[in-house]
Amino acid sequence: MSSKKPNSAPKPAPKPAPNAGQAPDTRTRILGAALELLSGGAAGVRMSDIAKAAGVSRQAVYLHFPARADLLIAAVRHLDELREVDRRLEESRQAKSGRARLAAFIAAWAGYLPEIHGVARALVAMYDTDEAARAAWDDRMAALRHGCAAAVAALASDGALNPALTEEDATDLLWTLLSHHNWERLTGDCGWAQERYVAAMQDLAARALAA
Amino acid sequence: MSSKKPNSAPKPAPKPAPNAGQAPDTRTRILGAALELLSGGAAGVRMSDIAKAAGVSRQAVYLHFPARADLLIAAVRHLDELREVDRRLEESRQAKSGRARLAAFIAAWAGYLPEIHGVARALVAMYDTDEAARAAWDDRMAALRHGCAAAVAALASDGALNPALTEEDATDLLWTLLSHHNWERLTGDCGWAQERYVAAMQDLAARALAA
DNA sequence: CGTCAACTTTACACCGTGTAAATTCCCGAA
DNA sequence: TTCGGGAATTTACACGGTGTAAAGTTGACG
Repeated sequence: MSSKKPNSAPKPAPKPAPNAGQAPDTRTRILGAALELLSGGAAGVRMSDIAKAAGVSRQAVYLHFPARADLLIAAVRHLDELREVDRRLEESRQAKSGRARLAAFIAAWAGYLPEIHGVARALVAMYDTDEAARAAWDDRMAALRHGCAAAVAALASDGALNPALTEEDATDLLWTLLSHHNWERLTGDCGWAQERYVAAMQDLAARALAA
Repeated sequence: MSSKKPNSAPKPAPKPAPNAGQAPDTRTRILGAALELLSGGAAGVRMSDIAKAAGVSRQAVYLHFPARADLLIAAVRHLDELREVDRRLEESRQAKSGRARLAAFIAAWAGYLPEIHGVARALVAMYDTDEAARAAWDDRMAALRHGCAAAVAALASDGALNPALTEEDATDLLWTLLSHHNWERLTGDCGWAQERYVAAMQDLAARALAA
């Protein structure tokens, strides 16, 4: 489900898009405003802030999203579409060797990280108070893990996997290395440039996982 | 500083310990109750829960700690004393070679992680809403970083540091690897046993940092 | 002209934190 | 023995943010 109260009616679906092709509809403006405010990882963004930024009343926001968590989740999805995340991750699968594929996957994911950083932070902050947020985040993490597993499998089928590791262990490690937290610490707290982060992670993953 | 409002009076200090040597005083009982409730990483622990667990009224808690953040911070310090964290970390400095020292430091820190896990989570959850919590956590992280830097320096003075890394870079990496988040993901989400976590981190750090 | 949907305004309930004050209880010193 | 005074207790309330509820406004389209 989605928000707090046991919402009997499951909501009649987003919208049949009665909007021709120009000015973004209210829902989209709200999502845009939320992304705008959260970009950069600002904390303490309230529903009223988002409403104001979208040029709409606070109540109007609740007309489109039953709860804050739902808005954040929709914002993540919205951003994914805008940035064609799936396509970019998919492309990383084209690499020929297992090692190249690992590097490409890391690069693709790393490119994604700074973009969702803001919303991700907000979503994670609700992780243990909101069931919907938890589920959405877990889902996302599961997707990342899938990518990791695929990269590890490619490595293994090349015979290039560190023999001390099972595929599962290697996946766990890679999945852990690529977490938002690690990205945030290195690029944020340590002040690393994005390229340095990418290079370091590629190197680290290769050292840890490759034979 | 401590809590929310600009507390004019800076608090007259904990207490001159009028208690001889038997039943723990209320303050200690509150800290104990908080640690108990938070151990295991439970979320959503309220002041009233802690008060109840300590067998005291909610208001009594505020008699001892001006705000939730201060209670959590005191709880962390209390736990540190109980568990002799400083001593354990200090011992890891005794190792002769740089590599041994790195391994010992990782083991010592790893032993600490599961113990403060619960309070740490609660404290981190307030990180961006409470200034005192932020400062306390940053402080803690700075201490960890110091340990990392020392281990890296030991490695370097053995000439065993990966030549592709400056000491600073190596410290950043080690600091990142040893984060609570990574521990939580591996032992929690991935279900790794503590020993496996320690071994994997020692191995990973050696691969990443050693020549 | 009517009506339907989107949006606004106003108001309120709920929760958890933190403040405030009056009251009880007990212990130790004059 | 009485008189503090400290430590709790109880009760009450302010605040901020989320979410609900309902009545009123506006504009497009039949």
